[in-house]
Amino acid sequence: MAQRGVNKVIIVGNLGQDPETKYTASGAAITNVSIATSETWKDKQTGQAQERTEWHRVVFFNRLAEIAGEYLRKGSKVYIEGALRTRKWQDQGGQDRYTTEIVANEMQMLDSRGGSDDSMGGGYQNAPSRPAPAQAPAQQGGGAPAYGGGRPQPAPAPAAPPAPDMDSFDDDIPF
Amino acid sequence: MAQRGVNKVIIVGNLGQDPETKYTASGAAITNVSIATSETWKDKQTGQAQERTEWHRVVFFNRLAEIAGEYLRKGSKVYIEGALRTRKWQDQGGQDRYTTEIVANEMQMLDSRGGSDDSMGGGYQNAPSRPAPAQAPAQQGGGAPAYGGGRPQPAPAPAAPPAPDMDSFDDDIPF
Amino acid sequence: MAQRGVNKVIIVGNLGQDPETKYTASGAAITNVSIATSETWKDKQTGQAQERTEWHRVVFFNRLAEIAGEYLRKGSKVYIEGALRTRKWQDQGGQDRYTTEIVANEMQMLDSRGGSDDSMGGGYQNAPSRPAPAQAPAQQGGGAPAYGGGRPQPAPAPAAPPAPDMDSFDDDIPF
Amino acid sequence: MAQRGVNKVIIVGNLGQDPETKYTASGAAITNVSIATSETWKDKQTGQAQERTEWHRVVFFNRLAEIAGEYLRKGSKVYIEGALRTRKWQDQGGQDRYTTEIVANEMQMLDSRGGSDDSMGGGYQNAPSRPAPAQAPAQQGGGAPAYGGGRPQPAPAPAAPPAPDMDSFDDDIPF
DNA sequence: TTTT
DNA sequence: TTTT
Repeated sequence: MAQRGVNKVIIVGNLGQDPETKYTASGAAITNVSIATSETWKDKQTGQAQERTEWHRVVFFNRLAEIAGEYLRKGSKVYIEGALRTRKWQDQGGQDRYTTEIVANEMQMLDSRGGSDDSMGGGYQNAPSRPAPAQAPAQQGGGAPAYGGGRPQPAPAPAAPPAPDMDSFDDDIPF
Repeated sequence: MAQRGVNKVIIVGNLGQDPETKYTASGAAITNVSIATSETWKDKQTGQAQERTEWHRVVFFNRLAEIAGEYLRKGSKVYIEGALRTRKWQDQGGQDRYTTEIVANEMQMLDSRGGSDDSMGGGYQNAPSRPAPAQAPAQQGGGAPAYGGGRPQPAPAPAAPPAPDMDSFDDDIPF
Repeated sequence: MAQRGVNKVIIVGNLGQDPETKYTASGAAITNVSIATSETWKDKQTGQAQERTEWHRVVFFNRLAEIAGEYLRKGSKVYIEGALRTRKWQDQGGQDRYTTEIVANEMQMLDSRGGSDDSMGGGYQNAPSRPAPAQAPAQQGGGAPAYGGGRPQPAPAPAAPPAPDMDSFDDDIPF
Repeated sequence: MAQRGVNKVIIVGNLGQDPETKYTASGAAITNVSIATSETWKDKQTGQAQERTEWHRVVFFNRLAEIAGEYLRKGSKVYIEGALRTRKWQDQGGQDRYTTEIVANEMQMLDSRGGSDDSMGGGYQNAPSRPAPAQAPAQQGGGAPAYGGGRPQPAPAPAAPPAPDMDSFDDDIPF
């Protein structure tokens, strides 16, 4: 029992600010970040370059929240995979409000080169497919894969196959 | 010039109601739908089955909006690919409010079998990567692909490779 | 430590044949299916409708393999999420060969309506991010989510925000 | 008419070598790269760190091929979105062989910081959803978006909603 | 080998 | 408001 339908978000962008990490009473970490993606285009009439930035609220739980809080910084470039979740809350006037967030279940830091001293830059993921927020610090896998000896081997770049016959490509297609 | 970062959403779910289609002054269609995804789990203490439904606002523009408005119905199952966009608006009290939507750029209808009379069930996509909302009815592709004669052939199922040696798999790994 | 980079495939298509399930010495299931996706277009010169079908080899392990083997059939429509894996093997002449497969880690059956007797149609996923093939029948989560009492509520469709002012859309843009 | 089903690949990884660009008789660029993703884990018995690298063949056409050929280098980190395509070819012995590639339709360079002088690092995409390989240098969109004056505004990070009541989270759930 |  |  898990999922009915698919609810998946993939974001690559930069943090607008340092992450903010809080802890639940039980000690589970919750980290929030704001990530920008943008698109640019030329205005058709003026020819001016235009830009529109979209800000994404991303929330991490448990072990992933700890990693995000520790390694991400304002300006960090990250890959995030997660699910959409719209929360209801009340404003001061008691009115219902809604906020849509991305609940992250995987993260890849993408600028280890530009980082200070971190020799890593890898990817992390939370336990799968449980309705977030989960509470206790996730016991992350620990799963030892244990390939058998005669397992299917990974495939080191095979010798390149002959290129398709490019001369036979249709020539005068204007697109 | 197009995108800085990645802003991608993939949804598979069912429409909660019939689509609503409007038209701009210039005749461009805009269709809104609400799509449900859900996750289910067993309550740890009570053992009771639990369910949480997430509702996604999806907006289509132009040609895709016309197709969505014509073929989708309450209960329809669809695959949607799009981008997140948060819009600002003012409520009656003049206060700023924000609504997050998925701007669809691809749609696949997934229940042609269960449908009434629709003899289709294929996929559609809008022109790529322009800041939505776009205005005029999209001139969809028109792109004629035109493979040359000697192009690389599609690959009909190759003879199955020998299965990996399964007996050598590690046996007693408890996960 | 899990992933460096992202290796993700998403497929929606139909099975060309019934699934084939095998078992390792340790009892772990391995199911193989072949899934078709296709694209259609009009030939630019002749105006003839064209179609190209792509066949995807998909392999499931453990619990997911059992479910796939039991519920999928020739013609079934499925959503698959997985990772690419290229395996090396030797043909009869002792030559190295390579086969690329999708190792599934999530599956959604998409045609419960059209199905025969299956009263389900939900989604399933394997344990995350361990190098496949894994061995023993996966102990799937068991994870009880356990929301606290005051947890953030799911958000039932908020009152619709006012539509963007469509009359102000640019009118005569020919795309 | 476009797609039946979904055939989508998302890769984030590093180039193993410099790209190789060729041109068709008609002048269309075709660029091939090999991109590594990897997963690491600890061997359950020995406790040794293990790593498995997957190599992905990626092919770009037209304008995207030119950009990839010009800006990517051995070691470059990229985000690629594309579709799987398995090509059939004959080896010297006349035997049928199959090679699976990712036909890229979007690319994001992810290491502008580490780059030499490139002040960019943005994303690019080819025209959508036409059966590749296409022939002539793609006329990329040219689509001017042209937002009207009163268009829905982007949403600058809204004031944070109150955090969910974390103290009420269930406390002693061991997962 | 699927699907429309 | 959907779906099972």
